Amino acid sequence: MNEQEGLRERKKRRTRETISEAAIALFLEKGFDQVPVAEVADRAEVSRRTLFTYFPKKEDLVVHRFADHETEAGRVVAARQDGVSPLRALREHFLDGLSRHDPITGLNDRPDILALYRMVGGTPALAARMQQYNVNATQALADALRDTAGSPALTAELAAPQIISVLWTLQSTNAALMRAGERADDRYPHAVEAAEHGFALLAGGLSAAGLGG
Amino acid sequence: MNEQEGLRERKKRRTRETISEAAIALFLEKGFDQVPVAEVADRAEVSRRTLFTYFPKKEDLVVHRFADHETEAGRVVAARQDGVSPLRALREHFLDGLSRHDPITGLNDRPDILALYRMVGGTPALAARMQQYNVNATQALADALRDTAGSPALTAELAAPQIISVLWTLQSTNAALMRAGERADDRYPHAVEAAEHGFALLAGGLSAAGLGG
DNA sequence: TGCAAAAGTAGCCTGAGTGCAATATAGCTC
DNA sequence: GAGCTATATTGCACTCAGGCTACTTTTGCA
Repeated sequence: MNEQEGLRERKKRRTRETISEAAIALFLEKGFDQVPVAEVADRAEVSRRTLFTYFPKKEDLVVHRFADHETEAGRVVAARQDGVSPLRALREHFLDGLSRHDPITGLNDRPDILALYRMVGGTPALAARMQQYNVNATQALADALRDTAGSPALTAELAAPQIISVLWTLQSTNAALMRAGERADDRYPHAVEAAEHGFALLAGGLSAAGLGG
Repeated sequence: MNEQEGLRERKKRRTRETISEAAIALFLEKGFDQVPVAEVADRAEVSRRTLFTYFPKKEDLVVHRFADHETEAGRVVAARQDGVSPLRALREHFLDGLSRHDPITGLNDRPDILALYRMVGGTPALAARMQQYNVNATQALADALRDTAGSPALTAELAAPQIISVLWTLQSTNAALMRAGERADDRYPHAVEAAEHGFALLAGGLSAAGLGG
């Protein structure tokens, strides 16, 4: 075996990339539902059968691009500095993402990113598939809260979905506004405000917002 | 038109019922993925095409049974007594459901309900489809919070997913334990404890649980 | 009884996804 | 460097979900 990665691995990675790029390009051009996987396979110069070994479902051709971010919240919590609370770490991470207009925050109006937002938001099958992303993100965060923040299991299981659902709401709201034609720079201050509000609700509870007791 | 509901309406409802019952029976018997819709249509004595006019997706044959509950949280908030906070209304409603072993709480071990839990939990397509349920439930609750509880729009949009995600966690945790063979009566006290904990986190915030600041 | 609208049917078609059996290639061994 | 093995890739045939269109039946109303 080579030092790091054999030819086999490299080739697989490259094939995967090729298929993915062909898919995204075609989907953006004609729309997800208008492009059969056979056409993607043709463009990528692989067989239909091979395409399915890399991406078991058609939706995966798109959503695998978000796969890296599935465990992001969990990693942020696990990697936080000593003395920094999970919520603070997540809040700072998200605000930092906003300031960088990181596409994952939904606050990005670059044409290619915008087109991706539109495609995902406008295709029920893709939007539905993105929900699965949340399930995995929740699991990863719950693990991190339990293992590295010392939360009791029950607390971790209950807190994680709350946090992920707020993050999701923030990012999907931002993305919806971008899709509607807002400029990221114009929206930035409101997005920050929304994020602060969301984290304040998480930290301080809904009673303080007049909803509970 | 008749006083309430014409023959046409009644017949449609009955047809819908017949199809649904045939579907559930067959799915429980052989498994969701092992039964083609054509077989369901045969059993229900309708054409395949008619089946699809009632249930546009195969998954709908199962999950439509939960459709009534999609807006339940929203309705509970909208219909609460004067002076009762949204969270209190939801908490009492859920605890009441637990005490009645309402299937929607996940705390029910009747064989037929259990089989349904197992089928949904064990079939990826159905589990994924149930996530959509959460999206709709969140929307309904956000509307209720905004319109009947006077929450600012942003607060409602952020609070609703938090609440729904906790309810979902509670119910799916209960259902998972039932699937694993626990008895509903034995689990009841723990389920109540988990629910109280979940609502306490919602009301008091995650800071109080040592996660934030 | 007759008619318009709605419900159901029949059959055809596209496309996702699977199973299998055959072929090709990377990387190891002697 | 020839051969072996495990893994990648392929082609083909098949099942099934779901949609389209044109045709028939039934209902509600006149």
